[in-house]
Amino acid sequence: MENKDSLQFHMNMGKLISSVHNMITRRFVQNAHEAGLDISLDQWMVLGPIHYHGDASQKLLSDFCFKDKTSITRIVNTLEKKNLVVRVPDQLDHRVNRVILTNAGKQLFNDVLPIMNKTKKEVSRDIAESDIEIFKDVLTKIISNLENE
Amino acid sequence: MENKDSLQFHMNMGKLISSVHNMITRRFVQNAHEAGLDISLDQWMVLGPIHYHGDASQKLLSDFCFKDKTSITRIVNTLEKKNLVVRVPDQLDHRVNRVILTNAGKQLFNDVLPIMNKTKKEVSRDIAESDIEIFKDVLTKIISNLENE
DNA sequence: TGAATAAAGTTGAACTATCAACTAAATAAA
DNA sequence: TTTATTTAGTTGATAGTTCAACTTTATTCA
Repeated sequence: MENKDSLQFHMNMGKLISSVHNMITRRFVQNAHEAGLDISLDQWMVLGPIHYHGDASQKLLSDFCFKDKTSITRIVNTLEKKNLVVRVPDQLDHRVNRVILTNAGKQLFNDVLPIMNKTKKEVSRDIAESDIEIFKDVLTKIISNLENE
Repeated sequence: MENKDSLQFHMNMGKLISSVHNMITRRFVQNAHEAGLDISLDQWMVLGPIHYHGDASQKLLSDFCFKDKTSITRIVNTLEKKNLVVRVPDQLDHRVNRVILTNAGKQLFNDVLPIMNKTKKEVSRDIAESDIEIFKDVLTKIISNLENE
């Protein structure tokens, strides 16, 4: 009798993380969609640091999100197409784009915040706070284990 | 002075998981590539249950991997293009494809196993075994939290 | 039995990830 | 100062994800 529970039992870490990543992404987009908001988790991940810093170079976004610069280019393209951000060439360093939130972007950011919190609650329902802490510590440790060559 | 450590400190769970997922994926592919093997983490995730079961319907792969049936279709397409698996129509239920490993697929599976273990070791370096257990429990709990309606 | 419904897969479109190759601008080195 | 190297960002190609719409085959039930 091979139900999902017994399958999960055999799941290794990579598969668990991959599955959880996909499920959280899906749930976040669902929740946003139900609230009439059109945004992906990746777009949200990029919007955050722009809001936090006021503006942000794509390099900073890349470091902050642990995403490839190519991914950032394309996500910013999408955000720009949706009129949520604009690219402004840096006056001092002409290689750099400063990415800035439009009013629509600021508005969306505030609208999405409660969606984020709702999703967080659903994700961590019935999990001990202390376990969540260990969970996040392990994730942080893995990042430092895999950072760079 | 805003270095990555201070940034990580502020990272929420979704972002942590997303980052870790990308980094593990990248590292696995790197390790495979260095060993002269051409395979993605998703292809590996699908290869596993086929090997385990002898054959597998795409529906089973979808459930097992927590991936959309569309994703499975495309991953199996790729695996078939690489001559690692074949689709055999089920004799009893004509809607079903049974996906089967070729000899090359079996060979690759065995070749990749040590790569998987190497990657696992790198990922969980210097992390207490007990914390890893809690980590996996939390991941499993999140899956059941989100395994909706 | 015959009609409605459900299930397994596929396809197309839009988005994201990664790699490699590229442009343009800034910095280091000679 | 001229050349070499590094850095920020873009483009093209290939793979995977999700949604919605579709085909084909099974199952349900009137």
